[in-house]
Formats: sequence, structure tokens, C-alpha cells
Amino acid sequence: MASSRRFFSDKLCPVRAKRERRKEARPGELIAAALDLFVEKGFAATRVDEVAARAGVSKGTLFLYFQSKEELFKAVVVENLSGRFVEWNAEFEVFEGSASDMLRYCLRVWWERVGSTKASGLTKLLMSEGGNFPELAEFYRQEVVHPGHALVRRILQRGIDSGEFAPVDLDHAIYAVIAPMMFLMLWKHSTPMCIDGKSELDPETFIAVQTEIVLQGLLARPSA
Amino acid sequence: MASSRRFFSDKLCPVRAKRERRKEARPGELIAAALDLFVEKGFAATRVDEVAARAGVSKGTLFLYFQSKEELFKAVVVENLSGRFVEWNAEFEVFEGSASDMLRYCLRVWWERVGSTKASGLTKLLMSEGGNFPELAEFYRQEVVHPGHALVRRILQRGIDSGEFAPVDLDHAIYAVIAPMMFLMLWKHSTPMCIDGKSELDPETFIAVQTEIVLQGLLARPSA
Amino acid sequence: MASSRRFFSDKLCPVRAKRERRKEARPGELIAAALDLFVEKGFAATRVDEVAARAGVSKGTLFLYFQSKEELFKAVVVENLSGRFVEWNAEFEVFEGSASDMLRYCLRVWWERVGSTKASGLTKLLMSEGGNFPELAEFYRQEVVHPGHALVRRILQRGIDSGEFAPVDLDHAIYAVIAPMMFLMLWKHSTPMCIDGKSELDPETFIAVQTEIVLQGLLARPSA
Amino acid sequence: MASSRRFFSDKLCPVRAKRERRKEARPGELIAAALDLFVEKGFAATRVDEVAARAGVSKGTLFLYFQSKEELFKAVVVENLSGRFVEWNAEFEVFEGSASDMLRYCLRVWWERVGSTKASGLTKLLMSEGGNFPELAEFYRQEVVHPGHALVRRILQRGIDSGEFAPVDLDHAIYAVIAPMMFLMLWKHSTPMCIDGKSELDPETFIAVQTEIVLQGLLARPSA
DNA sequence: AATGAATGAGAGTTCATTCAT
DNA sequence: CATGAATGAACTCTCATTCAT
Repeated sequence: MASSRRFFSDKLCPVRAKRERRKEARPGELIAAALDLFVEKGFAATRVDEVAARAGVSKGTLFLYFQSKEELFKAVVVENLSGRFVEWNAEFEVFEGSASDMLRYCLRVWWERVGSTKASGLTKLLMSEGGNFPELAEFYRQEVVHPGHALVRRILQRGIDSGEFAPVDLDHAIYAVIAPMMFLMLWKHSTPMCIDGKSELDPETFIAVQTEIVLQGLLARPSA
Repeated sequence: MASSRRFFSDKLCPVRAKRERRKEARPGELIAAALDLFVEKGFAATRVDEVAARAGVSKGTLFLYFQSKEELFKAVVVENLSGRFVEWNAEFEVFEGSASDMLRYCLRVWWERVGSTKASGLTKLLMSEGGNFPELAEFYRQEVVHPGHALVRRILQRGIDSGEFAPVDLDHAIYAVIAPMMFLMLWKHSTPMCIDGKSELDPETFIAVQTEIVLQGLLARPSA
Repeated sequence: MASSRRFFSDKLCPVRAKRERRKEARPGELIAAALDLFVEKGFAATRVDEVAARAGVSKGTLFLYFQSKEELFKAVVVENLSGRFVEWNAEFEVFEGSASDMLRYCLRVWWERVGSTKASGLTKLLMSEGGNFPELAEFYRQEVVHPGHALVRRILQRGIDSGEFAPVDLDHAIYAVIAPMMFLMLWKHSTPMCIDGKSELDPETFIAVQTEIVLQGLLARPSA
Repeated sequence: MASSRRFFSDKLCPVRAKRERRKEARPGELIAAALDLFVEKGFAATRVDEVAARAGVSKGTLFLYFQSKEELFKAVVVENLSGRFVEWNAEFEVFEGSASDMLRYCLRVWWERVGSTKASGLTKLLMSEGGNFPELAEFYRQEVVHPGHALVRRILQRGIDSGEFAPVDLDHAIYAVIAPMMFLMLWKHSTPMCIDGKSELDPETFIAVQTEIVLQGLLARPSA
């Protein structure tokens, strides 16, 4: 529809083309800018003007795409966290291998795709400011916490069903997996606390070690 | 000392007593109210009117005792965290027992006196908002982070000097002690993340387990 | 009455004596402190705490002696300006000499007793802030402007009556005397404007010159 | 320039015209309102809400155009005083005639363009409140006092160079020109002092007389 | 008589949100 | 679709004045 007002193709008029293309990319650019700033300064301390400016649009334009600052935040969460779960669930649907391998794989790709990216800052943000923005916290629980827990629970359940893991109370066991990852994210995004003496935490090693520890705890003991 | 000028006991002269007691208690009441709110809502999101109201005074009164919101925060930190270090250092000066016992004792009393109290929320607060309030972050580093590190370093050094611990790079080793405690505090003050299914972390057990793990890693191996 | 509670004479108990004596001097000390500060910073910008502090009493005490900041200001005006007129009028009542001499004398003693003192800052203050404090302005007009004008008018009238001065419209002529003095006060109290290159105005010379110029203009011309 | 994008005249499209015109006119309207109020009530006593209200906008809008009350004041000074100096310097660059004529012309146009306007109230304002707002005072010195002194100095220097004026210390001589003008401004803006009996000062006559007196003093005496 | 703790209205400033263009 | 000027509620901090002691 936008092209109805165009006389020249994108090729002939590259400047305009850029503009038009951007028009469709706007929400994505805003979300990217918002992710950066939310992670850097927190939700309350991030000003919408800044987000708009970093995305190269005006403040008014932002409100054209997102009803409010909170809706913008939700979009950031969906784009960077909850949107991933469908993909992940699909991957695990077809995963072949032991539950142990599944868990190892799960945590490795989580680190690659989320933990090591800016998106992991959203978790810290929610921990810090969730109390002041209950609606945001609730949304995050629905969209991220529950699916995440479900995913881990599923892996563990699979191990138990196959006899690979000992039967345990899943409600507790999932935290053995999740807690170290949360710690890792918090550590990563709290540099101010350890400015002197670099934080001595190599994430990949940390994850590998923690994974094996947890697996040790989960495995079914044949002798028992 | 106020009573030195009083002829009658509080019982006989309740009105005066009330006034005088409150006058001297004001800063403490304000600091207590501020601790509550800062921990609950964060620094930026806490309104000075609220602090005043919770302490039972007007907004103006707060500024009678604290030059600014930031000074109020510093007072909260001093009262609840940094003020403790002199006492602790004194305790360790006369501590008799192995370095291992010293570390176990240290972490246990830390949990009793700080970790389990609201004061531990200040650490989370600084992690979240330190970036937005550089002066506060710097103050916290000077008053809490540095003395805290020094205290742990001292224990480890003692163990190394006595041959109880293997010689290690202290700059890294102290984090093996501190990191789990920081995690514990963050966990404790981020309930929004784990509302469903109670957080399965029993702090005292967690500390005990972590302590033994760290000690395992620190001990000198006679065979080596 | 204050002495009714004294056991020892002032001589025997100098500390207490000082206190008692000060008690009666309080209003005067407050007025002196207020003069300093009003002249230095203006009426609105002077805080009553500062006045009290400079007088060595508490803020509450100030309000014991003066109903309000405005009343304090009025007291400063009476003490330093309007109170002088009775004395001056008396002096002129018995002054012997020509009207010219009287004017010269008048301006010289005005400079000595008012113009060269801090009190002259009150005039500048009224010029600056009179518009914002109508009641103060009105008070000043009643207490200072009118008596001042009357005094000058009287001198000129005497010169005219005696044939020494030419008959002129007094309403205008008095300004020929007063305006240069006002300029002098403004200049004196507006140093910020001429920080570079010291103000080249020697007040005594300025007054002498202006006086002679005005007298030239006032004298009756025998030839006419 | 705004009209370049308009197809219809203001008359045909009054709504748009109104908006656009106002948008560009805002800073000017705010500066005009601020000049009025600053001159009327002084800097500290002028409320930003009042300035905004008089300009027909909300308080927030004012801060859209000026970072702070102080910046607003500086803009008022630039617009009404310091901005004029380029124009004046240009005029004097091409002035033909004696230094005496130049001085006469200078003071006459100064009165027309500044002295007789509200802008002259800014000088009084700085004299009164400069001490309480050092940054403002410094700005005024840089932007107004120095250029003003330079302009007068230049005229006098020209007269001395041409042999028209006797050689004198310029640092002092410029005050002979400036001081009477300052007095005039103070007088004009201090009506409270002379409400009864109209101030007997006709500004144009005053300037003419003062100018001739100063010129008398400056002229080179051929006989000497 | 003297205190000084307490007040609360009001100041300058910020920022998410709206809406005419 | 895009703008950015405009808003106004909310924030921190100030200070003349009061009043229990």
C-alpha cells in the first residue's frame, strides 16, 4: 500500500527506499533500542525519548507502535525471551539422546542464545524492579518463568520416565537447574559490585561444572 | 544523657518523656523507615514523603535530619552495614580456632546479623541501581565492599600463613566465599521470580553446604 | 525583674552576668544581624535562621521579639534610619548659619551617619524589592522618605525665606539634593557591576562637588 | 521561512497558521514574558509558572525551550541587551563625524533602544540580585558590561587619537559616561521611592545635560 | 524567656503521554 | 504514517512560622 505513492522503484531512488524499508522495521528497531536501554539503566530510569532517539524516530512515533512504556517492555520480553520457547519446544520434541544429554544441550544453547546476550539483563531487571511494576512482573511470570520451568521440568520428567533419573519432587529439582543460571545472569549484569578484581567467573566452565553436579544428583543409583 | 536533666521519671511526666524520646529517636526512626522502603521499592522509586510518613513525621522533618535523599541512603548503609565492621574486626582479633572455624563462624554470624535481615536488600539495591547513582555506588564500595573483602581476605590469609590453607591468589579466592552469599541475598529479595513453588533454598543449609565446598577447595593437601 | 532570680552579682558571676545583659540586648543584636544580612543579600534572600544564628540565638527567639520577618525589617529601618530624624530635626532647630552652610552640613553628616554605613544599603534594598513587598515600601515611605524630604524641604524653605535662595518649586528642587545621594548609595552597594576597574568615585569629593553645583543653582541672583 | 512550506495564506487556513506561528514564536513569547516579570519582580521572586502563564503556555512548555530559569534569564539578556552590540559596533564602524558627535549619538540611541525600554530594568536587577546569583552576574559582565565598556572606550580613544579629547585614563573616564546612565536606569525602575511628587527627571534632558558636562571635561584645551 | 523540632505550602524541574498538524 | 509541541502530575527540596517543652 505504501508503494501506491511511489513513482520510482527502490533501486532508482535508494534514499526513499531506505526510508520505506525502515518503516516496516520500526517496531523491531524500537524494541532493540529499548532492550539496550532497559538492560543498561533499568525500566523506570529509561526515558522513552532516549529509546525513540536511539531508534532514530520521534517520541510520538514510539507511541504509535506501543501503547505505553509498559507495552514496549512486554514487546521486548516477547521478542527476546518468550518468543523463543516455541522454537525450543520444537527442538526438544525431536531430540534424540539421553535426558542427561538433553539437559547439557539445553543449558548450552540457553547460554548461547540468551544467557550470553543482552536479553539476560531482563531477568535481572525483573528481579530489581518487578516489585514496583506488578503487571510487568505478572506478565514475565506468565511468559518466561512458567514456560522456562515447564521446559526444564519436561527434561527431568523424561529422565525419570526412562529410569535414567531417580524419581524426585520436580517442583524442587528444577531449581537445582535454574538457580545457578540465574546467579550467572545476575553476576554478569552487576559489574558495579566487583569493579576491583575482575569477576573470576568463566560462564562456560561454570555452566559445565554446575550441570555435572546437578546430573550427579539426579541420576538413578542402580545399587539403591 | 538526656535524662540527666530530668527530675521526674517518664512515668510521672509522660508528655515530656514522649517528646524527648522521639526527638532523639527521629533519625533512627527515619533510617528504619527508609531501610524498609528502599529495600522494598528501590532507591529511585522510594518517595521521601513516604519515608517521612512511615516514620510518622512530615516531609520537611526528614530534611531536618538528612541533607538529601542520597545522604539518607548513606546513613541507612552506615547504620545497617558499614557500622558493623568495627565490631566484627574486633571479634576476629581475639578469635581462637582454626581458619576453617573462623570462616564457618564468619558466614554464620553474617547470615544472622545481615544476610537474614532487611539490610541484605541494600546489596541487591546497589546491584540494580548503582549504575544510575554513581555517587551512591562509590560510597557503597568504600564503606561496604572494600571492608567486606578485607575481612574475608584476612581470614584466608591467616589460613595460608598457618599452613592450613594452600597458598592461592586471594583476589580470586575471596569471590569463592562472597559470590554464594551474594546469590543468597539476591534470591531472598527477588521473590517475584519464584512466587509459585516456594523458593527451595534453605539459607542455613545453603550456607553450610557452600562453606564446606569452599573449604574443601582451600585446604592444603598434605600429600601434594 | 530578671535580677530577682540572681543570687550573685554580675561581678561575682561574670558568665551569668553576660547572659543576663545579653537578654536585654537581644533585640538590638538581632536588628544588627538583620541589617548586615538584609544589606548583603536582600530581604527575600535573607533567611531568618541566618539572622538568628548571627545574633547567637535560636530561630524561635527571633519570633519572640519580632512578629514576622517583615516586622524585623521595619525594626531595622526604624533603628537605623527613621529613628535618626528626631535627633536631626533637633540639631537643625538650633543651627546657626546660612542655609548654604546648613545644606553642606546636612549632607556631610548624612554621609557620616548614614550614607557611609551599612544602613544606606536599606535604600538600595527598597529600590530593588519594594515592588515585591508593598507593605514594606509603604512603611519606608512613611518613615524615611517623607521625613527626609521634609528635612531637605525645610532647609531650602529657610534659604528662600531669608532671601538666600531664589524662590523655586520645592517639590522639584529637593530632588536636586536627594538624587545624587541616592546615586551614591546605589553605586556603593552595587559593586558587582564594576568589579573590573575600581569604581572611581570618592564619596566625599562627590558630595562636595554635587553640593556646590546644587547651591549654585539655588542661590538668588542679586542681578536678576 | 516557515511560509515556504505553506500552500495557503494564513487567512485561508487560520488553524494551521496559528499553530505554526506559535511554535516558532514560543521562545520569543516566553522571553518577552520573562523580561516583563523579571523587570517587575526581580529574578528570584519571578515564578516560572507565571512566566509560562503570561506567555500562554504551561510550565512544562517553558522547560522545552529553556533548560532552567537561569538559562531563560540569559536568553532574555542576550535578546534584549548583548545581541545589540554587533549592530552598534557596525554602526560606529562607519560613523562619520567628530568623537563628540559620536558620543552624543551613542547616548541618544542607547536611550531610545535600551534605556527607555523595559530592558533597562535588567541592569537594576543585576545590581540588586547579582550577589545572590554569581553565575548570572558573571554572564552579565561578560555579555553586557564588557562590551558596553569597550564601546564607550572606543569612542573616547577615537577622540583622543584625533586630538579632539585630552588624553586621559580611559579606565576612569568611561565611568563619567556610564555612571549617569546607570543612575537614570535605576531611577526609572525604582518608582516606589518617588511615588509622591513625580520623579522630576526628564530622561532626554538629563542625558543631554550630562553629555555636555562630560564632553566639557573631555575636550582638549588648546590653550593648555 | 528561650528553645529547636515540626510543619506544609510552594518552588524548580522531569517525563510519560496526547494530539493537531 | 510521522511528528514534536504541549501538557500536568509528580518529584525533591526550602523556609517562614508555630508551639510544646
